[in-house]
Amino acid sequence: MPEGPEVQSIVTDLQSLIVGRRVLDLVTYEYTRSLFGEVDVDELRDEITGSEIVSVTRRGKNIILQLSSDVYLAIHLRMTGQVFLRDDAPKYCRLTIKLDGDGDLHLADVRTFATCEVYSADEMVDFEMKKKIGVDALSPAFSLRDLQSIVAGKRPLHAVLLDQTKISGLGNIYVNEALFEAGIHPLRKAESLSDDLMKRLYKAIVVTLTKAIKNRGTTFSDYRLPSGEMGSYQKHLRVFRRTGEPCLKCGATIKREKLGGRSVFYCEKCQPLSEP
DNA sequence: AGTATAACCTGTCTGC
DNA sequence: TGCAGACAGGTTATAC
Repeated sequence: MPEGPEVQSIVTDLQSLIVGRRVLDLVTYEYTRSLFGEVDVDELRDEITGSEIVSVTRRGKNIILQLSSDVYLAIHLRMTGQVFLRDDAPKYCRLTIKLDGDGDLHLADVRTFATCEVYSADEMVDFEMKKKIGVDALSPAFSLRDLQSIVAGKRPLHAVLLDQTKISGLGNIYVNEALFEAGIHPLRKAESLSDDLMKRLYKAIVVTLTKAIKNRGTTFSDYRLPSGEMGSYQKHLRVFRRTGEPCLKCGATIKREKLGGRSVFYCEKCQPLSEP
């Protein structure tokens, strides 16, 4: 489900909703596979009960909860993970962190791919290195030079831009949208980009992600803000999941292809494979 | 190095 | 109504 803009929107809301609040308890639910992998949940409960939530941040597509007891929780929502702040446990609830004050923090996930890892401050120092998280496309510091350094090789741009070890924050929606915005074919080889197209791609990525964050993400089915509200960027999508519909720039028919198991969407008129 | 496929799971939608 | 198959916002392992 969530790409960078969705994770960022959740994090921004959590910052005002839960920072400074105290952990009263941690509740897990019966599932075949644990959200926590090898982590001893009882030990974790003992460690964090009574501690305070110090900060909520984003690293790549991970949500990082910093607790005053030298515990950091790194939550990755994968496809269908959801975070809610409310009184009652949502459907498919997998973890509840009970807090003082109004509403508890819940993590729900139909497909059970989401993960929650536990780190100490020392271990968090090289989190990006350990998880191989590439340059953050959502950061204000993300530059044209950053993009130039990662857009190389013979792979298609679609694959390179989705590769979180090179550039983090984009997912399938925003890769397709940014390439449409830039007028570049998703299957075009990364190394074939001219300086001019590189600049166009850079601007398209920044503009697309900025608008997506302003709209608080894209809700197709599962993605929700902690309040339960939906994002609104789905109203602004121009190619993603528009197969067979007319291109909003030229009227040609939007095509879909498969690349490495993922769908790519494009207009073959507006997004030529090579320069005219 | 690059590619493709399956795997992890459950739900929803489409077409016969 | 039923049932099979495709598809899903992510990531990882494995095999050509």
